[in-house]
Amino acid sequence: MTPARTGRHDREHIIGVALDLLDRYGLPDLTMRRLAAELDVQASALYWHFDSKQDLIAAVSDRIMARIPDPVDSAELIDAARAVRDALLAHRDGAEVVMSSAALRPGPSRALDVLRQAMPSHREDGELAAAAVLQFVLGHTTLMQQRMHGESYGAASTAATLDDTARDAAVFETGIALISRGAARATAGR
Amino acid sequence: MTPARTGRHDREHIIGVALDLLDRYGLPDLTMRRLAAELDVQASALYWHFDSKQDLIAAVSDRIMARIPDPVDSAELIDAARAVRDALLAHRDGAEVVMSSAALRPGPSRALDVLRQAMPSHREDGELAAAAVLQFVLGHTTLMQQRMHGESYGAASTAATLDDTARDAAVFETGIALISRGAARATAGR
DNA sequence: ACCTGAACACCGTTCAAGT
DNA sequence: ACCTGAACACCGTTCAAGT
Repeated sequence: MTPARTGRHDREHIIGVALDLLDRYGLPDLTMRRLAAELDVQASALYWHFDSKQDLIAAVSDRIMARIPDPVDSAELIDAARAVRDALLAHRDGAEVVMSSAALRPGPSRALDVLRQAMPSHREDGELAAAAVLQFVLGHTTLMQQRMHGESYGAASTAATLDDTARDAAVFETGIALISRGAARATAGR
Repeated sequence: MTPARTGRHDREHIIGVALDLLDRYGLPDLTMRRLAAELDVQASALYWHFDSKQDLIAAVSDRIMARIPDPVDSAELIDAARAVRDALLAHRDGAEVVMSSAALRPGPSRALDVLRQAMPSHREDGELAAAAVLQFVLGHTTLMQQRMHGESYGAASTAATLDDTARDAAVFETGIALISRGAARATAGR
């Protein structure tokens, strides 16, 4: 709103424009040169704000994850898992962005926090189980979004696309249901 | 062994060299130009054998998955999951290769077959559960290999690396254990 | 059938220099 | 403090032409 007095762009603004470009053109077309052009700036200018493209993508990843809503107290594991998935689905190629910078991050801690809080009452391996759920959600969503991207120039019919979407949802529910049952059983004892 | 009489290279041979390059330099450095140089050929020559780089990577992906051993009859779900993971870990960036071409494949059917066979006696949603397990394994392994790659130029100590490896194994076991328990419970009836 | 050579339209990144 | 301009060392892909 209030234009910055010093310089034309700051990190936060650039991240927002990058996210917009991501949604419009996808990760393969989110290049430093295109982003610079969108900002009416030379590509080299971006390197004053970010160390590298990896650094920029990691910042975009953090922004995507930051949007995960705080869980309500009574939240089940499946609610938390859906919240993470929805944050990834909110942006084109969101899962791939998060995955590609997960190496630099100590683990996308926002997502892990939310999942941990939803684990059945403090089972001792909640940390490990939360990481496993996150890995499932990331794998699931990456595959989904990869297919969405591929469909653009495929021969897939609209009917097939609808089937795929329904199947994706079923696979997600099945996966989380299995994990939840396993977790409940382990907690209930025996 | 017997050198081909016609032409210098065929698809199968090129895929092998690509896999070798993958192991030595990683996916980001597996370029058409480097692969061509390794084959003592111009980059454009590769386009007689493959439609595109995507096509080549998909073929490499198939080769990686083909190495999953046939499951023994008494195989548990965790055995099948380990077999898939090990096939991915057998090559640098293996999981990312498989993920990136999963959109073009009808689903990496070799991995799905093996997982399906290991599902508890024909539960009706075995198909969905197998897909869920595959997505977990892919997410897990991609994250692992991403971190391995990042460590090359990180400040991570060897001790930290050992800890990470142990933690990765624990997360994998926890994830599969949860899913197995959930599947067993659902099958046993309640 | 299989490959070369040259070109096209791009990349990420660095760095001196400007304001 | 923030950005330009030019350069470096690359990419994937196409296509006429060679053998």
